[in-house]
Amino acid sequence: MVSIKDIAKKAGVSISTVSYALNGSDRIMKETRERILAIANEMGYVPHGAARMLKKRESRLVGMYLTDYYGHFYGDLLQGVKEELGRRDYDLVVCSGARSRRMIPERTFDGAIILDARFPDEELLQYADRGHKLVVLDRELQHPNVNLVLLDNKAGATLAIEHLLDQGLDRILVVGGPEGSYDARQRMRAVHQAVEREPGVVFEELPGAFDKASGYAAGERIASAFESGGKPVGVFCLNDDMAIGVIEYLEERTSLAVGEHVHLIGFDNIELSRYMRPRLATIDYSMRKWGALAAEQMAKMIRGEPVETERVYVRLVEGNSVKRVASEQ
Amino acid sequence: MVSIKDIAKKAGVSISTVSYALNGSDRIMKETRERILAIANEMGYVPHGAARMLKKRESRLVGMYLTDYYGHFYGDLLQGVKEELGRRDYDLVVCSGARSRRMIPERTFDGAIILDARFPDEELLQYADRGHKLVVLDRELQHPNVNLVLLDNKAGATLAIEHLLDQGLDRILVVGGPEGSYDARQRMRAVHQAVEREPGVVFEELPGAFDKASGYAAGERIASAFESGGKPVGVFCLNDDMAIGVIEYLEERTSLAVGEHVHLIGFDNIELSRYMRPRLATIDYSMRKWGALAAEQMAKMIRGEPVETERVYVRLVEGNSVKRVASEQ
DNA sequence: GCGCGAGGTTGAAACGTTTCGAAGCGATTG
DNA sequence: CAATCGCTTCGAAACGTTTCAACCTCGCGC
Repeated sequence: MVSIKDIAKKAGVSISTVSYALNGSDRIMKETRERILAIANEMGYVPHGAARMLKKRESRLVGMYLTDYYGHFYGDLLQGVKEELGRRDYDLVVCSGARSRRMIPERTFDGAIILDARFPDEELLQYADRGHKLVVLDRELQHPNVNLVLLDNKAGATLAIEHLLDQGLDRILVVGGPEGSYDARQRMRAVHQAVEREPGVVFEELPGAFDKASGYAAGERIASAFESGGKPVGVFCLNDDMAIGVIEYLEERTSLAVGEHVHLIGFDNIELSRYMRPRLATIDYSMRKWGALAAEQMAKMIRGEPVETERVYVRLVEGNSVKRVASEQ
Repeated sequence: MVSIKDIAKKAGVSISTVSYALNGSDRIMKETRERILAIANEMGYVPHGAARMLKKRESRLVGMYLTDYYGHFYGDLLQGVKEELGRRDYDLVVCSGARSRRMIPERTFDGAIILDARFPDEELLQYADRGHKLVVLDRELQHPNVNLVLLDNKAGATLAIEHLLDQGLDRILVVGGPEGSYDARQRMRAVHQAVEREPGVVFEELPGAFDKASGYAAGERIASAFESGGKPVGVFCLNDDMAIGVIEYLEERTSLAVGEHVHLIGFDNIELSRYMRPRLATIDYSMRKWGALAAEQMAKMIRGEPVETERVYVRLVEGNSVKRVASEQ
């Protein structure tokens, strides 16, 4: 591999001259610089990332930590992060899983963005304590080296429940999220608040884990809730994946119709929701914006500028999985 | 940031002793080693990735280059790569876009896996020439530093066409892929071969770009093909995304029924296909396996072992977007 | 003719590791 | 008792950059 030293030798100048030339310093005479650049080019020189990193103490890389590579929404999110970082001459590197967390303390990145409930708080705080810059998307953490971009879960969950209530439903089942999830906790809390405001409503909470399987599993209880009451029930799944699981259960195992016997709304507006028949009602927000905000925060933190927690707003998407319930009289 | 030097000072030993101790060398007396380890731990020492990389000339990182972060199938693919790499103590880093390609010549990775038709051949060959290890998933490239894991596109496309012919269809439209795509080229070639074996079949090729929009656009021509012939037509979309676009067009803009007037088959078996109504017929293969094979090859290349091109096999998934056509007599 | 400043170039240290060769030292051997 | 050995430790070089401080060589003004 050709190094700066080889170029220096070939050009008959010192190593430092080459370095200055390559970095476009104006200390170097124009002709010399151009001669060096030409030689470097001809020899196919590329600076050694690690060496530069070691000396400059920056990598111009930002790591993004996800729970897995499956999420239906990572596409837009990552695109948002990438574009915004690119604008500032940073590159995005996507990681997943506990093993690759080592890259944070090893200073592979100038900062990391976290969207992974499995990443323990204490570990994050430890990194922050050691001076690593973090932007966190899935929890609230107070630390000078941590900044937050959070979803407006409360508004979303409230919208969802109120949408069901508005249709005249008075029996509501909510399928929850996995243990450690901040978003699930927030949404569930808002659900409770919304429901408690309506005294006549019968409310029930079902366990869930943000995946299709747990929606499918909840389907049974939902079906029996309809059977026992004999009138339409409203179901809010804390994310779309579970709502799709519910639909699958009802289609495969019962003769209940979504949008008639069971009124169903999800959260996230993943691509699949648009293709469900009936189209799934859900809570939408801009993944791209979420990502872009995170990237912007990261860039600011690295530059040492002050940053404030940002919020991503949500809106209701109607779908015919939820319809007006005929009045009983 | 605490370095090996700080530990040495605190432990009252030399830098090299600390290094040996940390790396578990048996040159160091057990007690000393444990004392040093304890101190390192207490001080929260983590080796500096770049420094180690500079000296050891390896990063234990493998980069994976994708066209974008959207692909519906990256999930399983990346999971496959990650697991297989993890087993060998490598970490996966996912990149996308031209900017981040710089990391290859900068030696950020011990090797890179490519699935991005936008990555030019010449650039890949240049890197290979400079000694970088590459595993390529989306083209055939001959170079000692490049190895291949390829999809059996030919078998897949042949299966798809024959499935349509088997149903008694004699008018076939094929929606193609984007310009530079190796997979699209291969599939289309196999289509031609399969169709030419059947003299009575009317065949037509439509432009496509592997996205929903181009499927939607092809819908118009497909509808008019049915209108003009008055009998069922078979359509093979070179990937599922486009097939879904076709379904959308037919549903929104015509009264033609998929599986009746238009018989439709895709390629890739993405998750969405399973949820389409009617269920989309398609060509399936194991993404996870594809990824795992790529990772395995990469590991072998890095170890300097000989590697051979691998193939990923495919199978037909029936769906009711394709049905038997009633005989005319 | 001397000092001075500017412009261009260089040497050397530093970043944080790894690792080779050697040194110190007590025990063993001939 | 000297040579040798094995075990543990150490010093120093090396990896490829960046960058500070110093240096040289002009031409200029006095």
